[in-house]
Amino acid sequence: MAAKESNSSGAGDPARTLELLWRDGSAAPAGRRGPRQGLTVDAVVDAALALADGGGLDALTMRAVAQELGVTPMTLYTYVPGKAELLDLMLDAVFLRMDRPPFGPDEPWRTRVTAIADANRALFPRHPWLVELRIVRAPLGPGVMNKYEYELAAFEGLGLDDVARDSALTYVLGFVQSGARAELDARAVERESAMSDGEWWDAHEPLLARALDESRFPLATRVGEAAAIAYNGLYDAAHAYRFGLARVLDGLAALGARAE
Amino acid sequence: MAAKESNSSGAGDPARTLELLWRDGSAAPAGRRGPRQGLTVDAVVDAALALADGGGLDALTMRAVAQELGVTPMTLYTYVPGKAELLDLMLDAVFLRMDRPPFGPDEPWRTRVTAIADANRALFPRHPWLVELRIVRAPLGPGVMNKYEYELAAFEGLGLDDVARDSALTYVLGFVQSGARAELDARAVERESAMSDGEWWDAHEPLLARALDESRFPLATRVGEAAAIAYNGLYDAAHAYRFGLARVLDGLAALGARAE
DNA sequence: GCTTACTTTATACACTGTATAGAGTAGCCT
DNA sequence: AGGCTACTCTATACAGTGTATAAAGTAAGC
Repeated sequence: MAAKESNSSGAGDPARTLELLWRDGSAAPAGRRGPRQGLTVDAVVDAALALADGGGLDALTMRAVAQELGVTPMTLYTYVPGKAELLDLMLDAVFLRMDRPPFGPDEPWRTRVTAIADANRALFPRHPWLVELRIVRAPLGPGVMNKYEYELAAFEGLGLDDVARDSALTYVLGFVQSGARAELDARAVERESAMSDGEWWDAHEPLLARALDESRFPLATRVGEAAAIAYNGLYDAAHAYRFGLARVLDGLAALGARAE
Repeated sequence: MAAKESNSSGAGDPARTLELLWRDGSAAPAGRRGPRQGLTVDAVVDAALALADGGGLDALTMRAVAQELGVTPMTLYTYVPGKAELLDLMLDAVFLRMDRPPFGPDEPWRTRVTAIADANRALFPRHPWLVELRIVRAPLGPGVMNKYEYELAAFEGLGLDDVARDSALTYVLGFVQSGARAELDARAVERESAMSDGEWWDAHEPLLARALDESRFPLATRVGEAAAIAYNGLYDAAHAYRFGLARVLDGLAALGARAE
């Protein structure tokens, strides 16, 4: 099997993956021949998390994880079937460690949904690789399950049936992830280009006579300038989140009203 | 400068990039020394588009583009400064070729916004690489400018000020892109794993006693099953789009009402 | 003490974007 | 005409990826 660098999750042998996801840390490996293993799956996952948290998926190479742990790259393959499964384990671990404060019984749904949106948004600065990952067929480990259970409860009282509740959660999480991705992309470009948005604009603007032609693009030039002033730059992630979340909640409120 | 494979846009020398974006196809290259160029920038961009449209960014390698055009890889670098700039040109070309039927003067804003959402959604099946690309500091070429001008007009009559109009457009486009990404990710995983969602589920379900424990995860198991039945699978992109777009429009309507 | 299962290591492959250096071509000036 | 020079195009090279494969080392069970 070739490399392909797909950064996807949900590949590989299901039984082995699920066994790893629900593994017991306590496992006493009694009666196995050969040398005892010098590491644990948890150690591998933690080392991988440290690398990816610090430098994104680019920094997460099997060679780097191995070096971090003081072994050669191929050693990792006795703990984990491959990189795809390692990503599954990392994702479930992050979800498992999320804080899940219980909802008050008469907390309004807007507060609860805002809370889960905020909690998900808070994930990304700490784990920037989450926006690079294709999360399809989420690994059904303890982290994923607990998170899903908890977040579905946020929609209690909105008057949605089960299918609409799942759709609503997908919708909210999609919104949060979309904004986080835009924000992290913007920050990555600033870092890689060693140029702030302001510097980039200053470099381009003198050359942009054709693009910024007010007679050809009256709306674009006017609105673009107003937005640039209001955002104090090309893109204001915090503003986009506030604006979008208010729209999301209003949209859900309209759905709830219709359902009643 | 090392490779890094960042698939970003908005890098490189601004003047050169802008010159390429606003290039004249008609350019008579009179009075240049040395052999005449055997290709054109347009030919390079078209070859790159054909490759990326067919096989995503994985298929878009400088070597493949060169082979398609019957030259050696390094030849491309006389037409285009590098891969990042090539991606900028591809993106602007795609936007430039979008259909932009004029809006009727008393067409309601919901119809217009739905139209631009649909048009953007329609981009992705044809150009799957659009979801893989980090679009930051969009290349300010003719395609980007015309698209922005056109799409801003869709919000006429909603009663938004300029800043809110830009935010609303960003919000709508983010929603569409987010859904398209999820859909294409799902399809890519089906292809790469050579396993449909149904087969994947059949492989996992017998092993999932712990995950699907109804007493530990009552909501998750109930809602998950209802959704799986309703979607006829793990994920129904068309359903998510319909659901989400209705929520987006309702959210914008609430904003408009507030602004009036 | 031999077999056997296991852990760990070393090497190898095909592929990426592009820096660098060189070979070949043709317009311009004397 | 002949040389300079700007230009196009080619060949080679580098450091890096995930992991297949094969070999070397280790310890439990008979």
